[in-house]
Amino acid sequence: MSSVIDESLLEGGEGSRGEILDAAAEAFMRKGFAAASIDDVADILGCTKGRIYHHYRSKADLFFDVHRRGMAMDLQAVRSCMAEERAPLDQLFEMAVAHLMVVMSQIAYQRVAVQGLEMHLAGQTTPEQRKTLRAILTMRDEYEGLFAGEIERARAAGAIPEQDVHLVVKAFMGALNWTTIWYRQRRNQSQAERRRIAEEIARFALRGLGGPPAPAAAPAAGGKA
Amino acid sequence: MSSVIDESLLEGGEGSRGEILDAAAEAFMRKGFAAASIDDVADILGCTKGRIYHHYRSKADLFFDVHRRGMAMDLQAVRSCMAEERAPLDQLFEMAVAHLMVVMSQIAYQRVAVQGLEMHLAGQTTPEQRKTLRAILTMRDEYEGLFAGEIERARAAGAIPEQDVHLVVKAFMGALNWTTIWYRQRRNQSQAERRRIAEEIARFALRGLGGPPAPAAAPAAGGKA
DNA sequence: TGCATCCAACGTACTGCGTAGTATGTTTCT
DNA sequence: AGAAACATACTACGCAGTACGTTGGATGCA
Repeated sequence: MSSVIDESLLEGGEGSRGEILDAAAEAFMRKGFAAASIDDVADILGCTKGRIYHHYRSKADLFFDVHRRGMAMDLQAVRSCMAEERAPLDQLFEMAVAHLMVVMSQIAYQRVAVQGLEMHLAGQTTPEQRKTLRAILTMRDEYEGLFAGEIERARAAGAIPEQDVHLVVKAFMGALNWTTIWYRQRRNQSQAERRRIAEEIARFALRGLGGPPAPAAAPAAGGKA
Repeated sequence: MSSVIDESLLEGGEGSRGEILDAAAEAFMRKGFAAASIDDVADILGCTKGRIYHHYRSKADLFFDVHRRGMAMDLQAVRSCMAEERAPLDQLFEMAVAHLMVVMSQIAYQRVAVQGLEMHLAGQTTPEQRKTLRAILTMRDEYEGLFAGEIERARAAGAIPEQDVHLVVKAFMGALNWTTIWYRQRRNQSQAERRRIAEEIARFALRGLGGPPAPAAAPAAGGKA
């Protein structure tokens, strides 16, 4: 792992940079990269541009850091649930739920990460920024590869029908990631309610692969409705 | 020009406005609404802003028209395949394939339509524009309602398990619409190849609903099990 | 047929504003 | 004293929108 990833990506919203990242994620989520201004971010923080430009050299660099932190959240959550040995389809279910829980609890960062996907920034970036962008997209490819790998394992094990893995992983991720588009966090929405949503979406995605009709719930959770 | 949906929405790229719409869809797809300039659109056409502002009062109005035309494409394709009477799951499969074929053949318009979903444009729109925006979003809700209705029919007929229809329709549309994110049209990509992709994605989405494992051949007619 | 008129469909040239980025104070902590 | 962590004040520029000029084709009329 030639890590571009260091621990600073996982530190919480504490610290000045963490607060800036949170505010930037919020602003970019609301208006998008191009429409959101640095002053918007500063307003959320109740400060001025000076503070932001003291920590980040440009708006693009700030965006990259938000994007990267969003990806780091995904990676950490999914990797941690890949520690245990499970059958591929059970593993995929856990990964999907973990991903969805991150999406719903960190909707701002996750929407920014999706924005980064659609954005080309062609021409309007410096060579150094393009290098950073490539690194982030590689990070995302690796992330999608974690899911693709498990799907491939399931296919090789005969747990799901023969199919174009490169294609269905897109549909799989789509079913999950579309959550960033429609989901709105409600006040007083319990963790349990979020988990119900996550499991329902994850079940949909798992069934989409064509496995056994009734994917069992997690052994620890034990939630047969 | 404050008419709602008329036949002009379905006219092809011919005509001056049609050309402008095509160019605008291209520009908005490449850079997004905020980053794309009217001059970008003009450059694609090889003309100047004058031509565009002669036909559209503002950038937002132009965007709305592209969005609306994208939705009209979807509606026409899906409605036309709803003419025949089919079992709900068969109907859904045809609808999904039709939707995906439109997405792949009109990727620019479809990506703009997705952009419109994420965009709030809060505050920076006139009351009249907000009214137009509401109309378009209503159009999209109705479109999603076509799919939700068929899913509900399938559920009521016992063809798929009991589940939260409002939730799974999001996952369903996500599996389909995510195509706007990852799909790139290849040169020399045959219609048959596109159909193969569409059917593979559609199968995934159909299986996600939890219907019969094999592509619907078994008679699902009859009351609840 | 020839000509004048009118207007749609642009092109040209310009303005005003929002915003990214910078240069330079000012404060607090070590 | 020095530097990190900001705030303040400013500039440069891109872009949406506008005012106005230009052209070509349709129409009316002698």
